[in-house]
Amino acid sequence: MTTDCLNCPLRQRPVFEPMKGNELDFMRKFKTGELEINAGTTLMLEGTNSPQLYTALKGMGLRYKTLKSGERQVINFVLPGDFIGLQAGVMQEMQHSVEATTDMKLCVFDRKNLWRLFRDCPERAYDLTWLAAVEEHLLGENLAILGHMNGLRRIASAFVRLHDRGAALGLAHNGRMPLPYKQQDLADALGLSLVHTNKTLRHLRKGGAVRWMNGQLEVLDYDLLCGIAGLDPGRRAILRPLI
Amino acid sequence: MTTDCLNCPLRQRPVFEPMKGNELDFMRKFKTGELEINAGTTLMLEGTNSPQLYTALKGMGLRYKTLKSGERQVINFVLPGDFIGLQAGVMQEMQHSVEATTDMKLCVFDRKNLWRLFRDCPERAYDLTWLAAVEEHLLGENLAILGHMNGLRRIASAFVRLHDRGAALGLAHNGRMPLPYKQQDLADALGLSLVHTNKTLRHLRKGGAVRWMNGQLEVLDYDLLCGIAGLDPGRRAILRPLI
DNA sequence: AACACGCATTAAGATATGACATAGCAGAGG
DNA sequence: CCTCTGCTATGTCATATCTTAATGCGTGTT
Repeated sequence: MTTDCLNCPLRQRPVFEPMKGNELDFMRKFKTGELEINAGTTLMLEGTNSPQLYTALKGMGLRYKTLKSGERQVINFVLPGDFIGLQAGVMQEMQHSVEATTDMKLCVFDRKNLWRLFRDCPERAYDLTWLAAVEEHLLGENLAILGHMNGLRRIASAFVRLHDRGAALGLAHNGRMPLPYKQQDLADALGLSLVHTNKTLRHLRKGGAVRWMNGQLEVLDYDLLCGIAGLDPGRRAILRPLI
Repeated sequence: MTTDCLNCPLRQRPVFEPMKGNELDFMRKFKTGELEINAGTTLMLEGTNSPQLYTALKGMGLRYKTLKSGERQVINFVLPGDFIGLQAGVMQEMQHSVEATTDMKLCVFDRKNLWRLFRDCPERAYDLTWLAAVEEHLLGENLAILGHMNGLRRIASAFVRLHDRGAALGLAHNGRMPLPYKQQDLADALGLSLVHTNKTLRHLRKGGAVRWMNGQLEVLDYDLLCGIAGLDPGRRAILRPLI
């Protein structure tokens, strides 16, 4: 049986804004089911228009663009709570692909009903826009990272930010969290070559800041890592809506 | 006197979606005035929360983030038709600053009324989300450019995309359009040093692809430029909403 | 066992880019 | 006319990063 939004375990997390009664009612109708997919499945394909929209409940994935040269730019990492398919919903088609890197469980919505969301539940429409604005913010940060940081700092900040996201979701304990990606994924996200990524990872490991092996991230020295990344260790996760 | 939305000269442009009667009525109430600012004015400041939202009508500007190191990442170039302040509207505060590089004229909206837009005019709310999704798409493209292209290709693609935007707005004639930015602005947008940008511009000029001097962009050989940028010359501007 | 395969790792040479130094050039202002 | 300032232009040199290639190490398959 699928989970009732009422008891959604994800929504209990303090990072997510509480939902008002009418919003909850709407979501229970809006949600059409759940989807479980295997690691490696392509959930959305760049240039196509999915009839479904999703919210990730469990597992992790990747958003990426494939360039003409065949190279890949990873746009972002998909963690539980992320909404998938906004572009397919409002624009004609997805501008990037989404792929599961672990088995995933997703909440399924029907694209056809998206307009109903705007018409009947402006609170949820507002939240959707909110999510889009946050995504824009995150991409802006990524841009600044690619534009101005060297490999070491890029990787350090990626780890800090992933760790913070994981911690907010309750995935991290004592600086350890699952991070089921390949070095190539990280390289493609940060615009580095695989080789250079590998060397820099070793450097960080030797320096005692962070270790990432077998899909496990271990932040050994958070402050040191933030120092390398040039980030303020005191940042706090923003309260955000869950759709 | 301020322009009535009814006669908005910008909206006549074929890039912008036509507006339904009720939307137009709403916009006429939503618009609270017009603002004229001088070149160099900072319209929005990162970390603050503007009580106003804007749509650029005339002139050009820049969105940028200032990094802790004092460096600057230009997120995007602001052209007429761009909506400014979505983050201030839905999130607590702006995540980037916006500055005018020429004198600008802007349509002014009141942030307080944004919720009314969602409640009373779902069509407009939908369009707002649409804009956010497009912005996300553009940033994704920028990310791919920074991540995978060398200086030459970065600059070439920036010019192609700016030219296309300008052409859609009727700013470009025979490959010429005003582009009132400094080399430093372009460098900060593309994550290149000023010097390298300068050298690469010369290279492009010598190669006969494009010339950019005195705030004027001249695309001499569009196909060549697209070739360098690795872009398909046949791309078409997407029809988009104007807010 | 033997092998192929995906992934992490390491090495060595090539190159794109940044840092620094310096000069020219135009406009603003006295 | 001179000076100051901001922008553009150019050369040299150092280095971060890429490319290519080769190796090892587990896992699953035949």
